[in-house]
Amino acid sequence: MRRTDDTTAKHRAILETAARLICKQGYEGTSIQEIADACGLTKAGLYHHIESKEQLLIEIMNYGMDVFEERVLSEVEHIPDPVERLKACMARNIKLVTRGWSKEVTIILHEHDTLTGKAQAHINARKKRYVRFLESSFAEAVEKGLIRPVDPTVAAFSFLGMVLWIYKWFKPGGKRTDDEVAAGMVDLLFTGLVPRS
Amino acid sequence: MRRTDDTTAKHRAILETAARLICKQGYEGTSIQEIADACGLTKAGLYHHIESKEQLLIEIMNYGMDVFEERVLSEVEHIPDPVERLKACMARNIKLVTRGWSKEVTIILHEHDTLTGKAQAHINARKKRYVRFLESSFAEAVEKGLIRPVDPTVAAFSFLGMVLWIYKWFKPGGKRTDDEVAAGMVDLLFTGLVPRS
Amino acid sequence: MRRTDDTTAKHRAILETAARLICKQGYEGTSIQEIADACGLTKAGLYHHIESKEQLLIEIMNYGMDVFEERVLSEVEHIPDPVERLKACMARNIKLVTRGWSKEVTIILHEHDTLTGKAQAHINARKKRYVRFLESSFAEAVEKGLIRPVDPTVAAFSFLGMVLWIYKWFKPGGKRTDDEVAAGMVDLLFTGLVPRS
Amino acid sequence: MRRTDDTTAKHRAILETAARLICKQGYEGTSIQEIADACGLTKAGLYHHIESKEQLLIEIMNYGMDVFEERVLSEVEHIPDPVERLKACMARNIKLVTRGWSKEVTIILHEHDTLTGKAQAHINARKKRYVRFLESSFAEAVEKGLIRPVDPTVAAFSFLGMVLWIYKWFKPGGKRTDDEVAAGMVDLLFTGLVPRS
DNA sequence: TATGAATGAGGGTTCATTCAT
DNA sequence: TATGAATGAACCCTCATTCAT
Repeated sequence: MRRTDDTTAKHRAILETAARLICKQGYEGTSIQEIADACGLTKAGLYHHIESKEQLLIEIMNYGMDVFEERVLSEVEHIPDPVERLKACMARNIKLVTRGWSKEVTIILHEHDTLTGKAQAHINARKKRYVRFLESSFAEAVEKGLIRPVDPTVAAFSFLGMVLWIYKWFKPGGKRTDDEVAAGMVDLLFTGLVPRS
Repeated sequence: MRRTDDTTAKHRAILETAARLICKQGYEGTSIQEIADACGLTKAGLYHHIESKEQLLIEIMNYGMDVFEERVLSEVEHIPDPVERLKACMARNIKLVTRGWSKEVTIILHEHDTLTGKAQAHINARKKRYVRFLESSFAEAVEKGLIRPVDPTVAAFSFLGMVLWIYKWFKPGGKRTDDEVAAGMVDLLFTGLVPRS
Repeated sequence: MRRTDDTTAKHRAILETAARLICKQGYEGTSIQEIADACGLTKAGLYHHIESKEQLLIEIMNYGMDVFEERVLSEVEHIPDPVERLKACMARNIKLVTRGWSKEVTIILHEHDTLTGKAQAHINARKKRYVRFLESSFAEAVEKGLIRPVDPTVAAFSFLGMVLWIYKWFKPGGKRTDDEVAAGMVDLLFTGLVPRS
Repeated sequence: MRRTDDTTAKHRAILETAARLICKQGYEGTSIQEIADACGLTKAGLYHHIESKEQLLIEIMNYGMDVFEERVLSEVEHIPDPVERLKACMARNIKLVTRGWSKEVTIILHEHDTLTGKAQAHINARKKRYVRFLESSFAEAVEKGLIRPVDPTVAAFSFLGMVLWIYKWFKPGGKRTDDEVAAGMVDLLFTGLVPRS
């Protein structure tokens, strides 16, 4: 399992193939055999690339968090205005979910309790960072008087619920584009928060 | 498996025990052995009361929908003012999630794709009824000029995401009571919807 | 399990119901549950009438032998002419098989090796009596010069094979009546045996 | 489960081991555990070589039909004289049964109703080919005036009953050789069929 | 007689994993 | 790297049987 450029490419291909299956069928509902088949390998062959099924899930989740942080968090966390920061964050996060860029993100959400011990703690810490970011952005917006005084925690989890639930109902190519959904949700949550004149 | 009053009691006890385990570990992650143990039965003894593992899940989900419809839907659907109706619905639904009254409701959400075929179609139809109820209530509120014009579908799924996501983060006995969460979310979503003077 | 007239009637009804199922599905392929259902009893209720599944099979087989001996053997064994005796025996035996009078006879043939130990020995002894009867009848016919000299054992088993195999292919109500089959087989076997003038 | 020369050898060994057990105990009476033990494998190891217990039976039966067609049918079907053809066929078929060359053939007979659906239909079609072959040979012999006029169907099934029943009573190494049995049966059936001068 | 409930043993099958080649 | 073969443990489920009521 040394990582040359070449093995890395193969490794990533395996992660993505596995992610696709686990996303569709769940972790417990997806067998190593199926993953191997989908990768065009034998079971034993697959084990040259992964350490164990659990480790595979860990890597998928970490990879999902990497993608999320790269495509969402790092793009918005330096926006000075906290309200603009949160709006941009919501729009970007919604697109991450809708565009299927990252089956991995869905897995992180759905297999929330599958991992245990240190691995779970590590993923949870990364998730918690996002929650803290949202909470502190809401708090900052309240402090600066940019939005009405609301409980930042309730606001953060409302934000997350709205955004993450999308994977359960949104079908690409349907009546609404994801841009419309994003605009609609931003409007729904933030218009109400702006203090009345 | 005829149902006398007595077997119904035992049957319901099994449903609830199984629901508790499946809620914690997932359907695929919970074995019949574990369920039997938790019921104080042997595997074979458990099979005296259930038809199959899949049928057990079906019954749990239907039971969960029964509870939901009894405790939430039927209590609010006759409120004439659509905004009051939606607010009451949100508050009641949040409490259903937070009070652990119904592990079954959580299972319905989490095991969304576990069932297949007719059983899945039946549960999905019951879930869809709720979505339609929310959508038409939002639409009615828009028509009557009680809220700003918003996409009823986006509003309905935002509502659902906020409410249902709670089971992932809310811990009873924490800093916030569920009443506070309910009030906070109602404020968050609906204050913003009321048209500005 | 005392036998009053009444229990005897019920007992026989159970034997026949069980025989029908075992005949169709085999002994190992028929569960006590199925037998109980077909009898309109619960499993536990059935056990008031039978001792065990194995004992049930023993009784079925013995009952089958009783019927066979009553309807075939005892009707022909006193015919003085050995050739007439064998011909009559063949015709009667064929009708026992074709008329479905006795699923039990079929079971005796098919479940030849299912029983073990003393029970098997007992049934085998009763079967052997029939073989001996056929062998000695053939031998007697040879001795008296009524048929060509043939090996009585080969003749007896040829007789049995022809007759018993019928249950695998004969369909009542088909092109041929069982009388025609009987006449045809008697002709086939015995015409050839009569010595040439 | 690709078949190299090597896996074929192992596969065939498994077929034969399984056939031996199923022949002795019946299909339902033989467990996968027993078969695995007899093969020197664990249950899971056995499943590396077979698809399912039912598929194993199907393969055994088809293998049995292959052997039968190779050793009996294909050797005699081109004999021009229909009587010689039938006599040769009987002798060869008897030896197939007596020499234990093929437990599989016995299984085909005994487990007549075990399979269902397409698999049963396929085996039955192969069996029916043999019956048709016998019937048409008898009919041809009648037409050519080589034997007395008899019902070809009754003759064919008499032939089969005599021959196939042998597996229930013949013990190799007993008083009679299988050659003697074969000669005796051919004489029994065909001498009588030759028309009297 | 009859029953609902229960059980230990075993059914066929799949699992993630290992290892000699 | 890759594979076929193998495994122990576990899977869901059914079996014949028993027993308090």
